[in-house]
Amino acid sequence: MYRGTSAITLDSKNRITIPTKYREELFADCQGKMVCTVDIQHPCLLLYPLPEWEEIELKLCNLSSMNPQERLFQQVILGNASDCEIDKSGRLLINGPLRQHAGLEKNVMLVGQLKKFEIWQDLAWQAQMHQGLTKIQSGEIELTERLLDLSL
Amino acid sequence: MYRGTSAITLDSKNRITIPTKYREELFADCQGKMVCTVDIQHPCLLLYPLPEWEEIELKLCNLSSMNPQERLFQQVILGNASDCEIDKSGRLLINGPLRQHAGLEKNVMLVGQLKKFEIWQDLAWQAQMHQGLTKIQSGEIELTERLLDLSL
DNA sequence: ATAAATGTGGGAAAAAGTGGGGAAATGTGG
DNA sequence: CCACATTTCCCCACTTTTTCCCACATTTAT
Repeated sequence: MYRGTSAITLDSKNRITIPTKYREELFADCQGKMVCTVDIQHPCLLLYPLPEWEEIELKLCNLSSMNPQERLFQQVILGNASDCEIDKSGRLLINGPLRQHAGLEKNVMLVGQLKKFEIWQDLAWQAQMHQGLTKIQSGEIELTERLLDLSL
Repeated sequence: MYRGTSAITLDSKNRITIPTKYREELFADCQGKMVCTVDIQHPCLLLYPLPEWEEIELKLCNLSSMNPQERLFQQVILGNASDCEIDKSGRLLINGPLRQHAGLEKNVMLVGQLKKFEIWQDLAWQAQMHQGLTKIQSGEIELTERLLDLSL
């Protein structure tokens, strides 16, 4: 399970270094083979270990391409999915369309979210955090049953 | 079970020393492996022994990332979660974003709360205590069934 | 009052992150 | 099918951060 936010840099060759603390677990999960695609709710990317991604692919596969909504999901998510392998120095290449979707420039955040990671431009992530906390504290969030069940 | 408040200091390298009285129990619980994250209601941090944290992670894992509210909780809580290991001198490093959330400077309070700890900036903690007592005494607190069942 | 234990601060070694040269691989056009 | 351009990958060197360790200060106990 991955957690926590790491500030990393996108270098001149469009690579990001995966923090060492994650590498061992990532290697065990997927030998460094990962898939990166766009997020549909936020301007960020989602990065999955390959086995985890394959489960998603299966679900996408069961959508009906005759249903316009379902087809759209397939197009957006699969169309942007890109195989990324962690190289021998622990780095990973992010292609142009993906960088553009998340507005990635130099300072990037890698956010552990259990079985996957999110990749954000730093300012966008900070804004998201700030806004998120404000929303939660102001109570303008509708608490679902599952949320009420959380005891932190 | 942890209880009581300890006044401790955040040193120049952003470490806090865990009071000795807790160390033995902490070592038994988690070999010094802990996870620290933000509290969503107050400007303070929550510090969990790893096994305790993992239970929370399980619950977070069952939230749906397609539901914006539930996803926001995952982002805030997991995104800020940071693995902290107690070092050989019984100290623990608090990273920048966490310090900032709780406004931690030099004088910090470590508050035992059963299975976890809260970490507060000293003045904020005092204010919270003061205000909390006032509220309770003034009766402006709605007593739930569970509270009524408390016999102190 | 002295000794032991705990808390605090900082130097120094080790590890991790960053940047870039150049080789290899891939793709493109003639 | 070959030559050129571009992209990807591997490796090394440099900088920054983290970790480990020791020494001093402060408190507690005998």
